Amino acid sequence: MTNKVDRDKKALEYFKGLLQQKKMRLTKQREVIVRLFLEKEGHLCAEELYLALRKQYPRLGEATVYRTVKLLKAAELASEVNFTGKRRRFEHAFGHPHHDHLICLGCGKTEEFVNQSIEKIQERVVRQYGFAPTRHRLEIFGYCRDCRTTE
Amino acid sequence: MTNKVDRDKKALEYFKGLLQQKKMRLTKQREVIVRLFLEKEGHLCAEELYLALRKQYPRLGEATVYRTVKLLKAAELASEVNFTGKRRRFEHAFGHPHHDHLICLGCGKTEEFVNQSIEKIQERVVRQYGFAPTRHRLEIFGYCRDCRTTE
DNA sequence: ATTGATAATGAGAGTCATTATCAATAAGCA
DNA sequence: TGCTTATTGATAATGACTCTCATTATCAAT
Repeated sequence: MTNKVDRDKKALEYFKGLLQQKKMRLTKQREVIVRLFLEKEGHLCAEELYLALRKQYPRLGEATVYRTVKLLKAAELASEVNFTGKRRRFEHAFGHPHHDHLICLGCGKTEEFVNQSIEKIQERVVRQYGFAPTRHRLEIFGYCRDCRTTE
Repeated sequence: MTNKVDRDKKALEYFKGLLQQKKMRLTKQREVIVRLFLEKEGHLCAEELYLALRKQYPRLGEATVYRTVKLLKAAELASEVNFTGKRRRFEHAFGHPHHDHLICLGCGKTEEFVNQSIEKIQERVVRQYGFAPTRHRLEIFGYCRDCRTTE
């Protein structure tokens, strides 16, 4: 929270750098999409970004938003989460270390957590199987404190 | 392996019972779909079942297969796995206790594992958050023994 | 500033997996 | 056997992207 602004600025700079390496450009469209994505902390999908930006930038195309979130993922500024099997959602990954999720089936709210013991044990498991891991996801579905009582 | 035939038979009986409760029928189509699904042990999608059955039952409709796998999931004979974000795949769940997955990004092979410590720690985590869990999934992506060396 | 080469955009068409619709058919049972 | 209800198969429709392509924007070198 204290240095969110800084982190977001760095993230944008980093993105710009990656684009330049590939002779790609940080266009106005890309910039506003990325800025909005970084600003919001939730799990956003391309459509939400599109709808939010359309007011101020009526000529922005939806395809551009899809293209840009794909770039963000490739640049590892965003990581994809897909709890529902419907829309692809993305969360801020730059300066946000790995974490797992608790997902409430009542209200849809998600909670992040990390548990070092689980991470450690996973390393043991993959070693047993001769497996070289690149990433993992642990998602626990259920009902949060509020929803378990009221529903 | 030893009692797979028995288990599959029980699964089918169980499914039949659930259908009857809801005044639904175990039609010929449903039966052959379910039998094939139970027989195969992998992660199958509706289309694969459809294509496999089409030879012997050319009049079978694809929609019926989609409808039936949905029923299987509702009956908890099948559990959905979706590693790729593309097709929905289903695995045999009747008499198959919970497990997690190692998924090879090279060859697509999956390995199942269970680790009681991880399960235990998860219980602690959800308790901390006042969360009532219904299910979870832990998926580790990476490269299997064969693929890590050859690719 | 102008040009030329290249990258990116927006609008709309296309794709893919799945779901809905609906007339025809099949089952259960009175 | 007739009547009611469930199910089916064929096909249209949907949702969530993804591609295409003519147009526009950007950069680098005149």
